Amino acid sequence: LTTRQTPDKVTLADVASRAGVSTMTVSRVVNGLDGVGEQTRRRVREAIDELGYRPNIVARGLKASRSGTVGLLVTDITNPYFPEIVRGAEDVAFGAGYTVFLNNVLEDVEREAQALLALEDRRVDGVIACSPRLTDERLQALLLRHGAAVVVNRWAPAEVAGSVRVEHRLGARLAVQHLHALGRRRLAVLAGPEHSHAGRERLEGMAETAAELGLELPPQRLIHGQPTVEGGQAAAARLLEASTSVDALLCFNDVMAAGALQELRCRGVSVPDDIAVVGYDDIPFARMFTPSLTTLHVPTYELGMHAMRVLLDRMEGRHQQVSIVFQPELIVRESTVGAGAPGPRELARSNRQ
Amino acid sequence: LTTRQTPDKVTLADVASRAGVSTMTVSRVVNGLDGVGEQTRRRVREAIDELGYRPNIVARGLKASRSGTVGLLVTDITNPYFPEIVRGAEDVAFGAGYTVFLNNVLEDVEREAQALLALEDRRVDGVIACSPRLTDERLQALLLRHGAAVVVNRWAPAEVAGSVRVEHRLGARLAVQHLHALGRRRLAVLAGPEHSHAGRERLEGMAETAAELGLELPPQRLIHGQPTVEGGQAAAARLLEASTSVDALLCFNDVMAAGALQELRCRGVSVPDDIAVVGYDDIPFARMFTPSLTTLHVPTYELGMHAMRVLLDRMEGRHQQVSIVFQPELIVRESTVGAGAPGPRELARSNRQ
DNA sequence: TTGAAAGCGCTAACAG
DNA sequence: CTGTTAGCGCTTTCAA
Repeated sequence: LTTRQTPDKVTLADVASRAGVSTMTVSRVVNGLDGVGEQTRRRVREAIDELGYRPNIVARGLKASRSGTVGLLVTDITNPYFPEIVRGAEDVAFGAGYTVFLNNVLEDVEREAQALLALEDRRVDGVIACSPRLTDERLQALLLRHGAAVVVNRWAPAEVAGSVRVEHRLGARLAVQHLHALGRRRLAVLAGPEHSHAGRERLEGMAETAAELGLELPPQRLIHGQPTVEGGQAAAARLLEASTSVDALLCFNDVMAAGALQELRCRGVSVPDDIAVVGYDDIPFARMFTPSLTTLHVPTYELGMHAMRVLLDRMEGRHQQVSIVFQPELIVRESTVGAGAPGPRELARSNRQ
Repeated sequence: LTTRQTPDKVTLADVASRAGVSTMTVSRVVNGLDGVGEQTRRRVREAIDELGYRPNIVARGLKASRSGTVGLLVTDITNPYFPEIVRGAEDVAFGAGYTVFLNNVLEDVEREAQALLALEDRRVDGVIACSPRLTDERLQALLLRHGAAVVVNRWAPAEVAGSVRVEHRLGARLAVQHLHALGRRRLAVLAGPEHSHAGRERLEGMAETAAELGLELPPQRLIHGQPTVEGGQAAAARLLEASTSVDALLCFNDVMAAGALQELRCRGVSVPDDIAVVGYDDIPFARMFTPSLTTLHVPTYELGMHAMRVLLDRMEGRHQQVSIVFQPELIVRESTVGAGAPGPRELARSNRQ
């Protein structure tokens, strides 16, 4: 451990001269190709070990015009919804020998666009965009510039990108039906960012179902906010100042629901007695909230895993499997039914990973 | 939006021939260097736009032997402790024009080693390893192969890597002192992975302080487990089967504490009346638990931000600032003091982002 | 079985 | 102001 001399990287040529062969021979050994004598192969192996040679994948990629990398764009890595997607995607990528560039774009469309361009400049072999906020037009133009692309939580034409989605409209429907069955009649919604497509789908599902069941959901009880705890808290505060007669609150996601629960507690509003609260996503901590949160389970790890699989398929020109759709599942907890014994559904669920 | 013809990338040469100049001239325009006439510059600009040219950073890096990328290794991205570090690191990297390779190594030392090698093969300009589990010897050998390195939650010789840490020994001390002040005398510990250095520091701090204050902390009440909700739940179960007289439980991190809280609730043990529970990290959801969790606040965003700053410094050969140390801060919540009105500390804290 | 030459896309260092 | 040459580290192609 002497003072650090920035380790000048050993090259193929270094190994070659050390072993007294040509670079091609070393290349063949490194890549496990045959056409190299046992003698030579051994000598080269020794030289590689002695010098600590590691192939420069960047240079290799320049020649092959593929980089062995993929880009993964998420809107907010601190929202517990995303790390699971990232893990799923990364597991598959790592297993296939790819390395993942992560871009956390902070709900900012400009940064999203910049990130997509930066990834292009890095010549990633493909990109996955999770919950992108760009308009269809801009997004698709940017994705088309990439060799392969997949969008998560959004749809795109098959020529532009694969799509791995959740039927959010159904999720919203399940939530509203549940509230209706519990006798709730006066709904309010903490909606997420205006540019969220998933959010829009959910709103549509809620509105449809509310109309069918004859539930109140007037526009002034629909508040947009940032999809964070603080955003949820602020949105809940605004809502409660405007309307007093709400008996059920649908939230864009669990993180906003967390903020809402806090705000309700601060104001002495009882959940679920006064207001029932439903989240969305089923983040791992949703069942630890006070009260535990009724929500829609989304298979996030699978979302990431399949997104990466579809991407790898598309990178290799296999475009068959173009769109994967998951169904969300209603998880009933205390925030809608109170602190009775948990039902069988919740017990089953609580044993999952 | 016709059928996708994998977009053959436009090169400098393409632009050059289009504009009727040499590649050098285009290169100069692209890089904003002067020595190009206004006329020419304009023609080149037009060609660039018409062709949608974007420079190939990989090729540029091959020449310059720097890639404009850094590697970021985390043990488990689904632990809410890490996304905040990632966000801090990514913000700084993005601002400096670097792109981040994320490697999620799943608490697996072999995968950790593989990832470090894979990053080397990709010729990253530097690496940050968060809470690495490798032995000092292996870790340092691998880090030394990189041009620059930083470790988070761990120490390394200045020649090998910069270090951004938290005084975990102090955190452990604060926790034990707090429990002592509350009259707790019979401690137990849910320790994390055996290979966690942070974990070892915390254990030492607990043991020291417990001894000084005359508190019980016998070895059979120290249970190692995976640093996950499930790990915490399992470890708590094992503990409670063995010992019945515990009145305070110190957990490796908040995620394990979450599992412990669940297990205690299942068994009808009251927190904090029967057993007081303390976590570690202050993940964003710790205050949403039932009961809300007393824990040690660690400035995770800052950890990531400074880690990346130190890394960039080292990449540019500025080695001055070698070690940054943060102090954890005790956050008292219901899991140790019950559901009384929150103290001023907690109120202040609850306003932070 | 082995090697020489050429080139992936870009830029530093020189010409002109 | 603009262009030519050479080469980053590797691999494909062809020759020996």
